[in-house]
Amino acid sequence: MARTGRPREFDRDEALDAALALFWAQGYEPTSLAQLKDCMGNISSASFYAAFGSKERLFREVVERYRSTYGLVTASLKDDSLPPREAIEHALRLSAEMQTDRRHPPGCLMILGASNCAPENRHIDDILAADRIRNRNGIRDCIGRAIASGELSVSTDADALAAVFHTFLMGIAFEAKDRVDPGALTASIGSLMTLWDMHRA
Amino acid sequence: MARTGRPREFDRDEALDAALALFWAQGYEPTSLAQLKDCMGNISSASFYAAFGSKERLFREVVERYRSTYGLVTASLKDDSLPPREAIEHALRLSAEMQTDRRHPPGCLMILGASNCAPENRHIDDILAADRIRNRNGIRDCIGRAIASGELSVSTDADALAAVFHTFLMGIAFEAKDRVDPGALTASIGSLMTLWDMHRA
DNA sequence: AGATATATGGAACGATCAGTCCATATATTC
DNA sequence: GAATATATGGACTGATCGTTCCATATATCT
Repeated sequence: MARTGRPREFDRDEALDAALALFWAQGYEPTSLAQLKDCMGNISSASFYAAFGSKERLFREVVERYRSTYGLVTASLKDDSLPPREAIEHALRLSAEMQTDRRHPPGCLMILGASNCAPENRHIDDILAADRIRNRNGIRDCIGRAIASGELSVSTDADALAAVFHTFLMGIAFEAKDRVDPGALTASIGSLMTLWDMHRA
Repeated sequence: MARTGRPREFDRDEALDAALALFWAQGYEPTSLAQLKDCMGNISSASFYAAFGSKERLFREVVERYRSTYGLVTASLKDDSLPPREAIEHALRLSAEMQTDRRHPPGCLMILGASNCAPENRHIDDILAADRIRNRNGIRDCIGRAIASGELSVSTDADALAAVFHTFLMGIAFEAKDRVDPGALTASIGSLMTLWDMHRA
């Protein structure tokens, strides 16, 4: 059942993907509507606002799309059926791999998407911060499960160990943006994970 | 021997410090000249340009000042007289402490100062990137020295281990910006450093 | 065919961007 | 006191910001 009215002349999904790439590469604030309209297929202001509402609403939609695609690299952190160590290592490895993939902008939209903000746009980063907290809690839960199951020693400082992994995860975004050698990054994950083994019961 | 001409009515050093704080809190691009002039003591456009040249030149000066003050927290990485392990741990601890200090903006100007950039300002981040590379090389050198001296096993993957510490160091900036509990961050450094001990010869 | 609904190109909005200009003020030097 | 040098307030520049508006085009529904 097709909608009434003149049909849209551009592909909304493709336009959203193009906007995603641009926001990813530049961040929220430095990305202008002129750039967006241009990369979304030279659409007009009227078309843009009819389809996406505003720059902020487009960004929210972009974040939603990122979360349900690229952002899934950390999904293992919330998967209780996975052994906790594997869940964390998997999230780190997939993150490093995804964020250094040359087929799209480097780094992580959730971390770098609004890292520079004027005061009036601070709420934009809050959208992303919620996701960062989810990852932090995910890591924390993995460690908690491992301690509860007896895999890790009860004397393990769960908060400190979680902070190690999460801080490292955050750092990956910047290393990727700085175009660090992906091989060294991957190798460093293997090294970091031995820290887990040191805390075994 | 005082200079000729009408004397400046504001303190150039204080103004520079105010600009440093603003750039630190918001990053290069979102920080407007109106905000800068305002926080530097309500100086006029003419005064601003007479004293600092341009937004970009002010930023370069701000970076220089940051490097010679707050940025010294990683100076131990280039100090050959320090035991390598101490040099790295010291840099991490001082960084975490400095970046979570509530008396100034959170995080690190060198990492977050121009993390969101339109294409025409990409060169601004290059100013900061040079410093990040220096830190990376500093960590790398510390590990190299430790292997050469026999402290660390010759089988140590120096690049991988350096990447662990540097990625973590980068991550500290985001954790600080996200106002993570400084105690957990500090504790995580202690945990991370045991990774060094695992590679001992 | 006529009513209705949506999309389009393009002009225009006020606000803000970084930066320039100039007449005037205030200091030192001769 | 005259010449010189620097700083100041404030108006002003053209460009760009995100956004709105409108006449027109193109579809479906009755």
